[in-house]
Amino acid sequence: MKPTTLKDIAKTLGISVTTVSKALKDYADVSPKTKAQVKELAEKLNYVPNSFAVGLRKKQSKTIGVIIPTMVHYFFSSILDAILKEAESKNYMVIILQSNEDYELEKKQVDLLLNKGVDGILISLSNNTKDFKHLQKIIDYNVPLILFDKIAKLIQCSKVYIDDRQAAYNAVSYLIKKGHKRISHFRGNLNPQNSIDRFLGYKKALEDHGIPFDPKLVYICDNNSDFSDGYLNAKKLIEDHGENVDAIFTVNDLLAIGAINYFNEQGIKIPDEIALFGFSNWFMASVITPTLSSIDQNAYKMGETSAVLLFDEIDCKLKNIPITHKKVVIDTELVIRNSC
Amino acid sequence: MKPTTLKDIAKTLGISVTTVSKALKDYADVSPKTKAQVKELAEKLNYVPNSFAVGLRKKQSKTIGVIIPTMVHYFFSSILDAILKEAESKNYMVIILQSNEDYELEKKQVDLLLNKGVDGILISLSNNTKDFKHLQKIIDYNVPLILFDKIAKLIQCSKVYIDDRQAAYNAVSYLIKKGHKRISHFRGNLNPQNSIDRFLGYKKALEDHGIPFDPKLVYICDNNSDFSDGYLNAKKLIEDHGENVDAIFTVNDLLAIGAINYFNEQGIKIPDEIALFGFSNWFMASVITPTLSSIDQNAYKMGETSAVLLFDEIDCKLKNIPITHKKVVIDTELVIRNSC
DNA sequence: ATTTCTATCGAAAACGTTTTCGATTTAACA
DNA sequence: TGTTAAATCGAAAACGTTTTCGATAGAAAT
Repeated sequence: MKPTTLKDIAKTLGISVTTVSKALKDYADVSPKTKAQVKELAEKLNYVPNSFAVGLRKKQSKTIGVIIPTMVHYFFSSILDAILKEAESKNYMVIILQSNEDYELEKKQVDLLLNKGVDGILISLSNNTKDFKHLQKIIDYNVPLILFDKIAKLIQCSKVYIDDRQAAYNAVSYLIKKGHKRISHFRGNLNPQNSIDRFLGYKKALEDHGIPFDPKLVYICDNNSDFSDGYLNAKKLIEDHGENVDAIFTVNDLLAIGAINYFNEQGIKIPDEIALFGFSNWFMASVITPTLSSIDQNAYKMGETSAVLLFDEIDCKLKNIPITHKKVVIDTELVIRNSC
Repeated sequence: MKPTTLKDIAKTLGISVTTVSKALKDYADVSPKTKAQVKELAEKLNYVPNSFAVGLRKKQSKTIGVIIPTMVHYFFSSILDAILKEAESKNYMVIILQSNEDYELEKKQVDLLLNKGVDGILISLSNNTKDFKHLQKIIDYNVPLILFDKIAKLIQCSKVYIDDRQAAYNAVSYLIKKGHKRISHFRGNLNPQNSIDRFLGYKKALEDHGIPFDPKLVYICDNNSDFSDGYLNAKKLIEDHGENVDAIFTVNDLLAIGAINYFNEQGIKIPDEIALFGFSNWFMASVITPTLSSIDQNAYKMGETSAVLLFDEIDCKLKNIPITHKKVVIDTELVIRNSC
């Protein structure tokens, strides 16, 4: 069973391929009668244009590409959800690639997408990406590019991200206003910018409220995607400081949940003896006991905004309107629950 | 900046497009010298074949399509993770579509993928899909199709799934062996087959161990993707039966977690007063207090197996080897934790 | 010297669509 | 009646690749 082509329709109707093509596109130089005939037959034969031929001819694929570090993550899957829905509404398809935090792979995937002729590309950079030639290549090929979440400041393209520093500042300020004075921070690796910014926000909040910054209260969680890291550092925190600490701000929810597990196990009361504030507002934060205060990153909105921006640029390119790159900061929100 | 084409290479080398194409593919009728020249220049100009042209000519896209109900789900994102990795290793790209449990959308998406010329399709059916003409269409078009997780028994294609009934049977049997006799079941909607099978496994386990089945202990959770449904039904369960119930087997982890929240709140001891067994082994099951026993569905393996099967069939089709459809049952595993 | 074989190349068609541009017919106008 | 305008169509080229099938030249065999 072969798909119907324009030629098939043309042959049965005894007219040219040209006319069939134009009839389906409502060109003015096709008579209403012919148009009706063509459309009826096309409908009956279930005609759909061959996308390879269209792509070859028009140099557009009605497809966009997305590269993310990993998909098994509440944050990223929510972003993808939004992107897919937005694409669906514009009749675009989406090719998704995982860079796996591997720069070489990310580079290769950019080539694949470019070669595939996608109409636009969305990327959240891998943590190990320090070189941006592959991004420049996208721009040189004149393919619209949007960076989101993990962005590269030096690259000339639209970007969508949150203000990690401000969000962290808000969370820690909230803890301070609640009366906490010895606030620990479980931070992530030293290299990703998000991790650094959240730390800086933490520090700034302390300073602005006249609380001395104590480096001994900062714990580095290299393996911050493992909740046992939160558990172990909570243990260490209590061993190191005992009652001389009354809150923790963690770089993500998982570490906070690990810590909660330790405190629950030890009978340390949350939030009375120690309060907790997470980051990301994973689904989990609302079902753990006690429920965890966290910062909602508005992943869905980030995905949606990125997609809208991309389709705008694709539109501009088609209409030959010059593209102006935008920087959109997505609002974050403090979600206060029982952990503080 | 335009991508290099065969014509570009041919022109600078003063030879024909044909020879260039053949040189790059190591045809026997091109001299070693010419081959070397062509390859060198191709490398230098960063030549990559135009995928539209290749697709048009060879009628294959090196792309597969995946349709799932939703992406924001630990189970499905793990499956996708596996599929993407498998595809990566075979140099295939993946187009992902969410049916959103909408049959009409699923049907439309099948058309889109077919039209797009994908080399194969993987589908986990929407709960509302009762008609399978769109699947038959895929088969009629001679495009390899694999169904996974939510399958249609009547369609002639390969399938990958778990034995829900057996898994439920095992979980409930475990509870019985632990001495529980009044075991409640929080089941899902009446229509998805998974939900029915888990219920049947529950019932069979009771029967096989001489425990009378009491329909009053079965609670239907229509909205089983909302954990408050677990909370509310746990409340109702205690109101209805008080101490005359000592365990719950839930159709998924979320309901169990909702119930755990209620019991924790009421000071009802888990597992002493009531034991719990979930289904799916979400990440959450390992971080909740108490940790939740559950059934691991081996999502990654399911995705991997499905992809491998699909690529096998694509291979067979290319080599004109007749395709034999397979049914693979993925092993599930009881993960025993502190909730029982 | 003629034939046969091998090695190397390229012309051309094909995949299905879009779009430009010219051709033809018909209607409208002077 | 002759001229112009409008309406309707189709030929052909182009997108970039793959593959079939000859063509040519020289080497080897007879």
